[in-house]
Amino acid sequence: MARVTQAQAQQNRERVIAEAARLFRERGVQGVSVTDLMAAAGLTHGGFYKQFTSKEALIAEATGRAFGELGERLAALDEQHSGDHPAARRELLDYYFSPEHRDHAGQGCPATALGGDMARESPDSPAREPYADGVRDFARWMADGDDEDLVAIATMAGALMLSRATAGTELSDRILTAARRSLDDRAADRGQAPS
Amino acid sequence: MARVTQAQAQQNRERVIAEAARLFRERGVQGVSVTDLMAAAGLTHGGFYKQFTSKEALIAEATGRAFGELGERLAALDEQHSGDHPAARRELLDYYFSPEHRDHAGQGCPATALGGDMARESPDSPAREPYADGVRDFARWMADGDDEDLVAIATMAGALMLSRATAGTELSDRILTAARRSLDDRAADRGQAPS
DNA sequence: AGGCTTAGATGACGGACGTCATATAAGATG
DNA sequence: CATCTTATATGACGTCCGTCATCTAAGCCT
Repeated sequence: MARVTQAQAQQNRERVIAEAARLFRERGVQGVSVTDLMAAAGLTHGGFYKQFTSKEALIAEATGRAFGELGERLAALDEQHSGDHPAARRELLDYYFSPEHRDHAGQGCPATALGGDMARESPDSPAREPYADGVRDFARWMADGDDEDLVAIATMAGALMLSRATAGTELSDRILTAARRSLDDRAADRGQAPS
Repeated sequence: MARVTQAQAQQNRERVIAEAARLFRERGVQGVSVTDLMAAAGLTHGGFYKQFTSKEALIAEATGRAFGELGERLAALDEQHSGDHPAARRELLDYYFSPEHRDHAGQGCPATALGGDMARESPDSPAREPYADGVRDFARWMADGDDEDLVAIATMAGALMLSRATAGTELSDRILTAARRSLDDRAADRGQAPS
């Protein structure tokens, strides 16, 4: 009920951040209370402010964590395809526009799942920096030749958001397949007819 | 402090819906309380449930209202350009990717501003239907020849969301201009080289 | 071993939440 | 002008919110 090893405490802290990274994406920043977070980590709400200065500070850490997970996944894809980046990119798109991804926001793309919340954070919220950094890194990975493929990310995030918002209708699936085809076409255009 | 003309009451109801359509887009569904809504319409919170069965029901009405406003604006654009739809479309894009639109979500595109919230609404929330209908109508308007231009809407919504989430950084502006150029190019391709 | 430190638990705060029962007073009807 | 009706106001309910002061017990250090 009280003190715990430093290692254990550090581990608890990590678990809170990991749960936050998942739950914020799933239910939204406003849809998760400090009590929820601590309970998800097996603790009570009171200890929260021993580990974090505020909920806002945790949002920033959880955002960084979520984008960190994404970065690891992207690196793993590159490794899997041993340097064939276009192939890795295609596999990412397979996942990105899948019903699985649509239906499990908690494990999915943070740019999309946290975008709406981030847009409403105060202009100087500490969460905005890790978010923007994460988007930049993601855009850099998506680029096959450009510096950053911001439009690809926009199409991906928009299609995923709309698909989630219309889940349960035939529209939801059509959005995913239409976006997937469009990104394939654009990549092919660039590959076959580079200007 | 009490009774009011039927006309006046109807007007009050309209004002609540209009304020909801604005505030939900601006602060998010969870960021606006019933008390906020009624206060914005110059009333106190108690009368709310004489007009609406629940907050969820108001979300549905406000979503329909927001998309209705969008529809009127699109029709006005067509009229302004007297049937030259591609020109009307270009003018919409001018607005859509403008910093003004990014910085005033309350008056802006409901597909983007409400998308994140809608994705988290319960699967049978009454708000999902007007949202999906609104997206469908919007996609139909955007199409220059296809049945529906779902990919254009996805790129627009995604770019606007990311631009808002990264507002204050140079990235935010670059997302808007990159998306704008991409949509212009795609429209030009379709116009010059129809397959 | 004993004192210092601190992770976490407890419980409280002021306020806001969605909802509703009740009261009030003004429009509608006669 | 009296009565019926009803739109809005008042005020309360139980719950949850983010935050924090306080307590406690166990890890850490000498």
